Amino acid sequence: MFGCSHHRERQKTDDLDELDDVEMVDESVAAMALTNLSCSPASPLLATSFPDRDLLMGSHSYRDNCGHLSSSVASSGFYSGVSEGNDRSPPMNTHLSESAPERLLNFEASPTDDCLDLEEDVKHYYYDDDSTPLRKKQRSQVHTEIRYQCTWPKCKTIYNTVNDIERHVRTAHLGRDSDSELSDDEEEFYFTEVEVNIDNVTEKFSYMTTSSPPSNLQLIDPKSLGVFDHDYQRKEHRHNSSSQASSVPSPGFHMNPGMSSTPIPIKVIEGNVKRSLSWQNSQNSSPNALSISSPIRSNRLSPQARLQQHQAQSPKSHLFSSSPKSNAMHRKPRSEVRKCRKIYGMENRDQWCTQCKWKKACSRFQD
DNA sequence: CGTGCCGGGTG
DNA sequence: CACCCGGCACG
Ligand SMILES: [Zn+2]
Repeated sequence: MFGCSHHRERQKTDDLDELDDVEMVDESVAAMALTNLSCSPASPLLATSFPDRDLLMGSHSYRDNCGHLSSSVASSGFYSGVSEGNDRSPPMNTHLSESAPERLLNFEASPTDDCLDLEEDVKHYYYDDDSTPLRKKQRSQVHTEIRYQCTWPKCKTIYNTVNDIERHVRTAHLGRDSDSELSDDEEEFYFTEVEVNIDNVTEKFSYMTTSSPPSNLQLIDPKSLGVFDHDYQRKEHRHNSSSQASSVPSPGFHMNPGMSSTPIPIKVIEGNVKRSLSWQNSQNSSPNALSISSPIRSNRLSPQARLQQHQAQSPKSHLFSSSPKSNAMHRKPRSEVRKCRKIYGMENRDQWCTQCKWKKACSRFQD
């Protein structure tokens, strides 16, 4: 509150460059302190520590995609007061980690979160063919795997590992022949991660129906070519012209000299199976269309912002068995883009965009 | 354990 | 408003 207004000499260090000593000290001290206290049994641990079996307790996100929320949950008989706990959730409910046959059925009865029909299918299939669903159930969980898909205009190949995809991009598109991993991260801009869920069940009993793998497309689409760099470009521009333009290594967007026709260096997201955000979309069906739906002022709301805000909507395909309210507290996708901080590093903090300096959403590298 | 950013402070 | 930072999600 008052007093201790030390560490201030930061920012605006235009006059100098190397006298970071003071700040340095500060930081290191702080860091130390942190390390010392590091093991605070506070709370967040719980969240992260769940093993893998039960996704544990409920606590939805604030709003349900379906429109109704807690009420339905409550009615299912399990918790009654939950929904308001947007954050953590009642520690009770150690259910189902131990398994209990009929439990399952109960769960199914409550629609709760998403209004997906997919679920239905699955579950039908489930006890339809299985007389002892439970057992199976237990070991089968939503098992999402990550694949890497090339986002180069025409090519949409999918690989299993980063290495593969990177090599692919490097050789096939960037025109390099370096066989090993010796390059900047440029490749990163030409592929995207897709998350596919594979439940053991499907794997095991592959008879299902078309077990069509995630080889989906419709990635790149239109807009990418039309409107992309938008303000990154212009920001950078003015950055360059206005300031020293000295040695800022630049984010690494330049292309290989060999290629004249630069494709789109952006990371397109959502292979369609990607993350799970799909909150009520009432308007985002059009590519780059006018998205004038901001209830408040705020001319342009970054995707991030909303992600962060509504970040929670449950994915469509989570395991039926793992409790209806297995939820997942605010899930935040976290853009895959490297921001000022990462790029320039702590030591060049003065090169960060202002927002980054203030620990706000980066304005230079929007995602 | 680092990174990104919200929320909430202060001048 | 600019500026900073605690704290927390996420990977
Ligand atoms: Zn930034």
